[in-house]
Amino acid sequence: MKEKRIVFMGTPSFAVPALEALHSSFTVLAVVTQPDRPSGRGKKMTPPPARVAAETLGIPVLQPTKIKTDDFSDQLISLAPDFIVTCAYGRILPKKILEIPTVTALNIHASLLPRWRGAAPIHRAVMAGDKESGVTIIHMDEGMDTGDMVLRRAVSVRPDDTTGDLHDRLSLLGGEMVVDAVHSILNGTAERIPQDESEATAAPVLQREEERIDWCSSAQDIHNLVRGMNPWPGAYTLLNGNRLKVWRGCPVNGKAPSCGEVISAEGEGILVAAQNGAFRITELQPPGKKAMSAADFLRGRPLPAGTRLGK
RNA sequence: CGCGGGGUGGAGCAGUUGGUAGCUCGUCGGGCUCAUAACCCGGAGGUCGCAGGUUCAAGUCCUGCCCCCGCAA
Repeated sequence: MKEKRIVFMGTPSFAVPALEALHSSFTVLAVVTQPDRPSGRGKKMTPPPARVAAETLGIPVLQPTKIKTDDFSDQLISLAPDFIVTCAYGRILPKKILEIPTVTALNIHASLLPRWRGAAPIHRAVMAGDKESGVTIIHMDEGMDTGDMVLRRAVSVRPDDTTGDLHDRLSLLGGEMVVDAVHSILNGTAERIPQDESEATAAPVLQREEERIDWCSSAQDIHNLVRGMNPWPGAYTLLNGNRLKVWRGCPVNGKAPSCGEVISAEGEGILVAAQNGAFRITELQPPGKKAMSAADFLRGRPLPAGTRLGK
């Protein structure tokens, strides 16, 4: 099996376990990843995690700016791969590239397809309060996460799981699954199940506006948003016009005077009225400061009951 | 050189127009109480990020450096 030739295409940290797993079982000819981009404070050029991992493993790296070029196709063709495996690469591959591998082109997707097709499946699952998530390995076609399914495994999402928690679990799961998927295809035991289009939902990239907490939504929805935005990009509300990130909390039953109003602010957290019940903020972060517990925050900045959050 | 906030006793914050530091919590000791995360009394604990400079005197002004963080990407 070690002689099977694979071209891996992926970009963020989510793709790294899959790359490592494939590398240990097969021959990864090259890793294709997005170009280094200016990012972070100071706009420093930063290499994507997949590139860093590839270099550590001693695998050649390709970072094409544009994928639909003869130049890039020719490079792939000359590598003569049996498989192309993508995992959060960041681009839809054209048919011309999908036809290059002698066996097939697979994609590792962090959801139970056909639910949550698209760029932000994990965020969307947590934000929607899904009780179950998972990873699906599909044969790629020209659509966005629409190909036939080879392997699909579910994991349960715990009530307090954050996007980060789920991300880490699914990332590892994807690594295990992709190796199994390749093996099953090679030995002819693989299934090939079309997706049920009627069940499909989209997981579009997050919009800035979605990060803001709407205190007039339900306490559970607020909780889902806070979990879903943790650890990135972070849900926030406003306190006297200042942005306040809300990292953690929990929904609480009870009556809601006026949504967005601070009911109480004591040691255990900041209780804020929601549409039904309330949400207790337990971990937050003022701009320019590190994340801290609600107790620490209150020690330096008392918050009188009746204060309105969100403006 | 993308914009901006900040580094003060263990934690979170204050600190006026420069004159050797204060609050809340925690901590230690004692007391009250059936009891307590409650209350009372008392104590310990700070090179005010680092290095220079101005000054009679700097946390508080100037310069350089290090570190942390928010926005934006």
